[in-house]
Amino acid sequence: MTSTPRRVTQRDIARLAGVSQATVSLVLNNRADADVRIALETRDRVLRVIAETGYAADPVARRLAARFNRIIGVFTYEPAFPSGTRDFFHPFLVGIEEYAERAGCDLLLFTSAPVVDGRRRIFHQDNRLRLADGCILLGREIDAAELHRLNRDGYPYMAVGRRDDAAGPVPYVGADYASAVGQLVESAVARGHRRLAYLGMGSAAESSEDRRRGFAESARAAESAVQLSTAGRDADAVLDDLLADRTTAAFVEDYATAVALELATRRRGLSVPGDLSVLTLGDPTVAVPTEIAFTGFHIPREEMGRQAVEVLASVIDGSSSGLQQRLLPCEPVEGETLGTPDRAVERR
Amino acid sequence: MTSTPRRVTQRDIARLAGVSQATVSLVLNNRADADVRIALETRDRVLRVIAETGYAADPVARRLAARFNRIIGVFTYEPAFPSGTRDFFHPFLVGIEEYAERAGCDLLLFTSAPVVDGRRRIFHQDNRLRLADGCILLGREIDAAELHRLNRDGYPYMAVGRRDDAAGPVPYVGADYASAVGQLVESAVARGHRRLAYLGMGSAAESSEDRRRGFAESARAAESAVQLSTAGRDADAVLDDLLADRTTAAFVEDYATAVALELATRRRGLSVPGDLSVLTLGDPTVAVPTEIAFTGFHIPREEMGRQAVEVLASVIDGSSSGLQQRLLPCEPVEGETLGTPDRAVERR
DNA sequence: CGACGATGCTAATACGTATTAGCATCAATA
DNA sequence: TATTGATGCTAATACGTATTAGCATCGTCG
Repeated sequence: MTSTPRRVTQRDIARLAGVSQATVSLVLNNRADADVRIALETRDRVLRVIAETGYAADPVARRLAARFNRIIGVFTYEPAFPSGTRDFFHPFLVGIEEYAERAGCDLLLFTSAPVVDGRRRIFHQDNRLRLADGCILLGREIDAAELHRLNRDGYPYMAVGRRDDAAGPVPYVGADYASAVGQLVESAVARGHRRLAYLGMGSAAESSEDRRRGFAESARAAESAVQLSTAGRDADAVLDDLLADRTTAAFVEDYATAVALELATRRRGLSVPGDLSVLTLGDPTVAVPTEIAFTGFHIPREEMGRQAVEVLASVIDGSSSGLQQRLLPCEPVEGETLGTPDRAVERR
Repeated sequence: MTSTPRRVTQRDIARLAGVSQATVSLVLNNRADADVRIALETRDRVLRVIAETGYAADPVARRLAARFNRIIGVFTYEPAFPSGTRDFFHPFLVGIEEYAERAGCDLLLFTSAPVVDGRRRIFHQDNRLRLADGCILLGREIDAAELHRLNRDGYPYMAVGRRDDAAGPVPYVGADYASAVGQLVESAVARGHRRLAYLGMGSAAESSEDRRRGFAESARAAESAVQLSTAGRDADAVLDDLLADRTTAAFVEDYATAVALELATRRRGLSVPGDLSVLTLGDPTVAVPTEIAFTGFHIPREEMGRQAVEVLASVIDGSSSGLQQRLLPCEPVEGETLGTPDRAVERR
């Protein structure tokens, strides 16, 4: 049995250097305030002993005394390292890790959060939130009650993705889906499209709401703007609806649905964008094999992760105050699936 | 400025319930030893107050007092979330996260470790190792000096992948490359192959050494067994060497090299396995596009991650003692690239 | 009725660091 | 010589939990 040898503490250093523990702490923290002075000779002596013993401060004790940690918690509503091909969080985590490294912070993954009703919960018996100085929240939908409690407790956190108020505003770094979708709609209208359709997944998540809103607002310029749910329906049935409605441009929330829709169109002897323009509203979250370069936009996921950590860090160290909410612009992707409606209109 | 409202402590609970802080701690820890007794009524009262206030123990203080944490550190010599397609660590991390979740542990990623000479270092000014109860080490090569220091400090850790002694044995969960390669060699010999070649990357890592050793030992039964380095050479040049040597079966350490070799063979009007059998010694670490089903073996990476956490956890809680070293078997993969040497021998 | 064991709780302390008030010393000044 | 100010350090304490020795009370038994 390896009985852990007690580690070197400031007390040990102090004894060896013939000073008090307080002095060691002061030397270590490079304190040189007006009312704290250490003779150069003493300082050197202490530093020499520290170097000899290989002393390293106990981060736990330090946290207990100083109240912060340089640890950023990361709470994901699903495993951070998924085993399948679907990897929704990955790009966010790339950005999070990158900035954490730059800021000299460690990342604490709250893998211990137990799963209740199919989802992880932040708050539970013996929750470990306080181990971190603050926390990044990742998830398509985040429980409003949990956000509420975070707010109430005054715990520093940042959501990745815009969030509705949860008994108080929620700090976040999100993507501006509404504008991105709006721009897409405008460019379709500019090309002559008048009959538009929004194909949603029927999700109540903010990210879905924002896209719908962006569509609805910008599509007022069009002659017709229907909203359909693709949940549980196959692409052929959806395509039937679109043709019946004489839709010329479809805005598709789910990337895989767009792929399926293009395929169904082609199978029917029609073409994209000849007979139907298909616009995607984000990047694929699962690996979908397709040769098609869809027109749509790119979500700055890595940047969202980076900035979430950046803002959180500044909130923690007090250098920024007040509510932090950021919406980052999405980058337009010029593909080959947005055309003019001429042929489609003609043909019908 | 949101001045963080002081969190609820055991002292607060104690005051509200009219007991001492010690009693609260005892209730929380469900202590019921012979010399510690709490009246049922008192216990209920305390628990009620705890429920009302939503108290949660400060894990930092807990760790300071009780010396452990249910936090597993994860040290990766490269980013845990890589941005490119190469994702060497991912399968390990899947297993690590899975077992950590089952064991109710959180994972601390040591992203703060600074990069020196192109690699992260565990030990540095202000290293945070002690925040975790123990640590998992991931990396193709791990600095022996750092392992040495971990051993010296008596810090509980587990390497993923077999490691040579570093001034003392190193605990690990590894894959049995030597046996896996040995079995491949034997099955090639059983099919009649007599002239074998090992194509290595020229790496000094243990994982490379083990493969080489497995090859060398089992290949003694063959007429010829050469070892070549593919580092910095193109597949055509390597193929020239193989043909010159009348090699009939090539054992290729790096998956991408195997892909390139098969392509070069085909381009030359020869075939795999008709003219040359090509065996792979592990899974691809980068996404390599190929239609070929190579014969080789699968490395149980997820299982290695899982067991590393499992063993580490048992070491930490004292339920297992002594040196822990495990080698897991690799699973043979029956592909289409191992044939008989007849045609190859004939043709030459 | 005194001794004693069982019961239920608390006081005190440890863990290792950071912070602050303040003590001792000495030189410079009045 | 007494006073003041600067200098260099330490004692004491806080942070929030876990643990342990031990105190007070009560019933039982000899």
